[in-house]
Amino acid sequence: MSTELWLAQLHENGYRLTDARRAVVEIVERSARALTPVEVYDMARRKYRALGLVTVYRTLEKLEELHLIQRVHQPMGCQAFISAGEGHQHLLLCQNCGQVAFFEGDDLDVLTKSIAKKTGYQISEHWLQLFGLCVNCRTN
Amino acid sequence: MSTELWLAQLHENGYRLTDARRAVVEIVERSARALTPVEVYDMARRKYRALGLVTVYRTLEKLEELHLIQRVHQPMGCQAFISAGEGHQHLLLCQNCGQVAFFEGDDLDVLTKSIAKKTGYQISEHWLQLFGLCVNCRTN
DNA sequence: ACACTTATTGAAAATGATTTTCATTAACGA
DNA sequence: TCGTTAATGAAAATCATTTTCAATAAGTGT
Repeated sequence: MSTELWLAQLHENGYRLTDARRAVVEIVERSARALTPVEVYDMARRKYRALGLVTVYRTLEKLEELHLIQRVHQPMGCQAFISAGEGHQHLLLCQNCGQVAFFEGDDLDVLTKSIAKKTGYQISEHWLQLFGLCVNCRTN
Repeated sequence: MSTELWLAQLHENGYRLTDARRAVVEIVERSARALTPVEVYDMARRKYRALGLVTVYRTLEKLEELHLIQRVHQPMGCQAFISAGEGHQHLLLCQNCGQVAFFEGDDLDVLTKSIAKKTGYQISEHWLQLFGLCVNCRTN
């Protein structure tokens, strides 16, 4: 569904709509887990065989620029991307299947202010990420 | 000071003490900001010219294994390391000079439990990192 | 102090990820 | 339909990291 929205976003920002981009967008937008460029490449090539890995990199770059996707930092590596939530969201990752859930965590203001006072830093951003097991992986 | 402790830790764990390792440890242990392997290499080579970049990688690997250093994740890249704090600590990074401050943030239990309830996830770990300006950079 | 075992080293090569270059193709506004 | 120019994929270039390997030196036992 929202694949169309992403394509529209690209178009509105002066980018052309190509089969390569359609394939990449479709894969990334629908994925519940973070995907690396190569994973996107492998999956998207099932839709559009002529796709090149370079184009995957370039498309991900543009999607990130438009805040449609975001990079996911993990202990094993930081090259994976996931569809970005709306507004300021944090990630919760399943350590077993990679499934990503979003949550809002603006309760951090209190903590942030306390740290600012203690350290003298002027705090402007925060990163919060939780790890665990999703409902499925927890029961199996 | 604590450079000696790190070297002792290495020794206790069966690793030999070499000039290469001494140089790397000295640089990393004393740094207030996260350093990339190449930065460590450049700086440590002023102490020990024959040092090889490969040895830097290998030494960082061992220091991380002993939890003496930890990898720092940043928007620009995730290949830098900083001396690890004691116990469970979070990082606060100065976006201007890179200076790192540590803080404890175990006030997260409440948030964590609330998210666990909402999402059904069983949460086992969290990452929290703050960004801002340190006292120095704030005033200049 | 000496010799011996074996971890450690640096250089070079190999690998892996990402970016650049470039000639060809195709999107899309006129 | 045409023309401009962004987008493409292949290959080469770059950058970070790991592996291989022969030479060296740490540290244990003498």
